[in-house]
Amino acid sequence: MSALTVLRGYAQKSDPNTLPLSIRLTHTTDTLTVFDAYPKSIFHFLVLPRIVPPLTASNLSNLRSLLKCDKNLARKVLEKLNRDAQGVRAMIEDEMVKRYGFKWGIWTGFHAIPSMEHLHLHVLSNDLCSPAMKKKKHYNSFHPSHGFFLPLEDVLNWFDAHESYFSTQGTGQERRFEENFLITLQISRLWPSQYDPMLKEPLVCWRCYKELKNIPTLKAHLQTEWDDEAKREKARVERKRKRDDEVNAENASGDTNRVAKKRDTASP
DNA sequence: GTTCTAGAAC
DNA sequence: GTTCTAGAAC
Repeated sequence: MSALTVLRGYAQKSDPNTLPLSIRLTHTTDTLTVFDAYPKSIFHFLVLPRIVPPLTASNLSNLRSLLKCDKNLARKVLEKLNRDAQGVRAMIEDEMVKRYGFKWGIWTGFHAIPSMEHLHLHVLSNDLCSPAMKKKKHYNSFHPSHGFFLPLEDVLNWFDAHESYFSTQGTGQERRFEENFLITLQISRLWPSQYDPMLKEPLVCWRCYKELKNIPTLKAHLQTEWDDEAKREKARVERKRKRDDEVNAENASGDTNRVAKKRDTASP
């Protein structure tokens, strides 16, 4: 199987349990979550819709092909991906705490122009620190302000028709048109010419907007950004632990004192 | 999607 | 001379 169609092969499996655990994280009746083979962050998974009737491989080829399906069918697929991505994020957060002692951001979204066949939802931690992050287009494809990365939440919002003259006053036909308007608009925009230039943007840190000259300096910068966050967050966790310890100690040993104090203040 | 590598950039 | 990128090939 070619590297470009490997995901479709996974999504076609009638029994995902036959996939090794080096590839598969979890699955449900609707989705299958795999480890990204070339993770661009410390945590990076792909949530795939499984190919089960009435869905076909060509419906699920990419976001464009899915949006061309029946609107409600497409929305259901995205909502199932959303539901199962929540579970994946919870697993990532558990692992963050276990391995690193703190939690940090997780992004959930699609590439506007994917390079592999079969719709895949990226769920990745926002450190962007990984040996597989090697090229400008890798970085820019996840940059939250370039627009190439489409957060799932935004895509789901495309389904909510906006208020307008037509949706409130129009005929039935006009209303149906209006309901599909945003989706149709997005399908028309999901072409490479719209998105390819975003991958060629200069290398700008998504946190502090500093521009970096090349990939090696960007990677070093991202590493210090994440190291700084780790330091801050671990200190925060430690402060909270101390506060909790103090409260616990007070509750365990100081109850009588507090009761006594309370009595003191209550009755003059 | 990655690997390989020529030639640009330093 | 070495580092880095970008395009062809897979």
